[in-house]
Amino acid sequence: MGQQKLRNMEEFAAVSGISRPTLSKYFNDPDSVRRSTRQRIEAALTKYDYRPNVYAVNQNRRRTRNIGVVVPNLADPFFSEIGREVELACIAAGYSPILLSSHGKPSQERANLDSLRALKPAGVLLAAFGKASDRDAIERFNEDVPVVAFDANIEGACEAFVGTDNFQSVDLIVEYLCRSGAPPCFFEMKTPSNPNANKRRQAYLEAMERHGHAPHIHQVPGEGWDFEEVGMTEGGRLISSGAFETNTVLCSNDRLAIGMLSAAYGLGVKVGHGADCTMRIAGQDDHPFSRYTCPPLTTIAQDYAAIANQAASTLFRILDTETRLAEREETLFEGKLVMRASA
Amino acid sequence: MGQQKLRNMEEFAAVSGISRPTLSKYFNDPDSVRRSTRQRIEAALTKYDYRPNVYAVNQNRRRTRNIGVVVPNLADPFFSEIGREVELACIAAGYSPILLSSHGKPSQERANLDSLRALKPAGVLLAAFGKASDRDAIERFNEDVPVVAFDANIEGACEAFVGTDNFQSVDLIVEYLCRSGAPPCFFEMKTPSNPNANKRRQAYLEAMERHGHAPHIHQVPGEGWDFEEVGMTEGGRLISSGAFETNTVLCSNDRLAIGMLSAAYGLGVKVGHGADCTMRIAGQDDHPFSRYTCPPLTTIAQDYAAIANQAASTLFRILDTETRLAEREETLFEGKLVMRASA
DNA sequence: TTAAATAATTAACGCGCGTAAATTTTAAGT
DNA sequence: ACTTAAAATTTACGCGCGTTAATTATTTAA
Repeated sequence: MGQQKLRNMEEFAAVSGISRPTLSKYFNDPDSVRRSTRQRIEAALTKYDYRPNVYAVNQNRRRTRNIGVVVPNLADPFFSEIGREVELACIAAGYSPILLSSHGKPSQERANLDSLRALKPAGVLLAAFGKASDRDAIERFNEDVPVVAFDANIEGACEAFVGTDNFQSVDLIVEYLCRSGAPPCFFEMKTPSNPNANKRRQAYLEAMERHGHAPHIHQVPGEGWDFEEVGMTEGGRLISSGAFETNTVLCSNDRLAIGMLSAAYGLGVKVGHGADCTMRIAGQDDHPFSRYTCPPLTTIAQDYAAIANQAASTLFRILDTETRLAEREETLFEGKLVMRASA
Repeated sequence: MGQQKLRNMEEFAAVSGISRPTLSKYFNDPDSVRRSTRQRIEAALTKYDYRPNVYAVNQNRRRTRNIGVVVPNLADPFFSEIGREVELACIAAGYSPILLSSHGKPSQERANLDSLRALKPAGVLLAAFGKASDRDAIERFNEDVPVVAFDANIEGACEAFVGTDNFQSVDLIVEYLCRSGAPPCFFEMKTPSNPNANKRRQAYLEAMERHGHAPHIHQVPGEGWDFEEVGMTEGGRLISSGAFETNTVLCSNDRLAIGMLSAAYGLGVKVGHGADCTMRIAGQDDHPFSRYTCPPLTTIAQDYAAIANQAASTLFRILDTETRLAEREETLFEGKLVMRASA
């Protein structure tokens, strides 16, 4: 058993009988030393419990092994899940993820990039706000530290983007809704900052045209991040005023749908595809709570894990080669239809 | 405008005309230098945009100004909200919070404390698992770094605990339920790792006795963190089998209640206090999603902000005085009844 | 104005580790 | 056994900043 705490690598070198430069090599990359030495070091490690000083290490390395992960709002389970997936991918690759939430405020997104700059991360995985983001700040940041965007595309900015194919997934659910009942109206917030929202509206228009139906888009006021609240109040208003042209509503995202379902319930409107139901509501994202709504929400599932892993591995590729991508890459994953009771 | 990037404090000293030790003092505590020098420094700062190297700073300081914040699961909006409050309190006090989630796994809690050790934080704010936590590890950690527990009490461990008064809040909702209808049955998981769950059960028993009713506790199997799932499957089973002795159920927490509400809906059981309702369901915590359930969930709200601020300020007090508390402190905040439609 | 108190400067060391160059040891191949 | 390539060791410097002691400058009080 190792006793007194070892204060530095020097002392660990003394007790382990291995020179400090060799130890330094080992901690930077265990495979860079001969197997026999590696074993001796690891044996000593179990015996003496020494760990290099993080701050001293990072001061001297040209690049740290930190990776910044920035998401718009950790209070949204969608982002906490995808953030988690990204974290896991970083850890698996031997990096230390630093997860930062922008708490729904674009100004915080800038602040987060600023904080990250001080931490000299090797790279950054960024789920940005979109229009509300400070595009210049992101581009400037990307000049110093490679940034891979995920979930929200910042056209042209960042080294790469990984997200969901909104056109494919909207088409998928529109087709399902048309086939199984009335063609859907589209429900969204008037000024969506998220770029996916705009893609989805566009995709809805195209899909409806393709299927030969007239599109009906309902945009409601509402700022900020309280989607459920907007879905409930504004969605409820639309329902009770009979504003929807058909009995089917496709919401721009699940959180709006969750609020709208709550409103429908309060209004005594039965939602679902059963004979006794008067309207259908569908969402997009497969939010973690969507399976527990009343009724459970039919939606399009994004492939969280695939997006997270692809974004991470793209960044690792940049870091490993130490060269920026020859050209910007975009990877889109397909959404999957999740049929539940609401539509 | 300052041009070429300043590489270190030396260079900033040169261009700003202020000696490096004075700059060092300033960055450690702006108030430690004369007002006139402070103004000169700040003028130079706006001009030259220099920031001390985080790693070099932290290597040399005996204590960093980092504060570790550990919560059991960021995917749970309850913890992401209270974690956010704690973060804000740290920032306001000039510390840098480092938020870590244990992702529902007690082993990760240990791992998080381990990671934190490497970051040499000034203090730690810990929302632990409870029984599943590694009590020894926490106590050992607390020897090196002051830890203040919040949300979940680890009896005797840590410098202080800040949480909700479960006895007061359970009594409050039990009284409300009894007064407004049938006395409640109690619904929980069989092996709750969270210490609040045990307190709540105990509080339920006492409250029922105080109000002269026979208690009915229903414990269901289920592991892990998927409370909604357990609430839905097991809660649904109990409802459909008519296992509840009264028409009113008090759930150990909101997430169980959310699942149970979903199950009730699926079973066609109308929940609420209306004339056409057959059962009432209540929860505890005022989960962010509870206002959007069908029907909206009657529950007990914890005072997130008060708990977070009290926990943080207790820690700051320890850090400022550089002395551990003479004796362990416990602060409990009262819960508030949130009456919605479900009970 | 002067003495005393306060603040800033200069000079220098140390923190723990990365890293490079020169040297010695070890392992592999003949 | 001997040659060679590979790996480890020794020695030494530098990173950017905290910090201290001795000195000088500035402010405040008298």
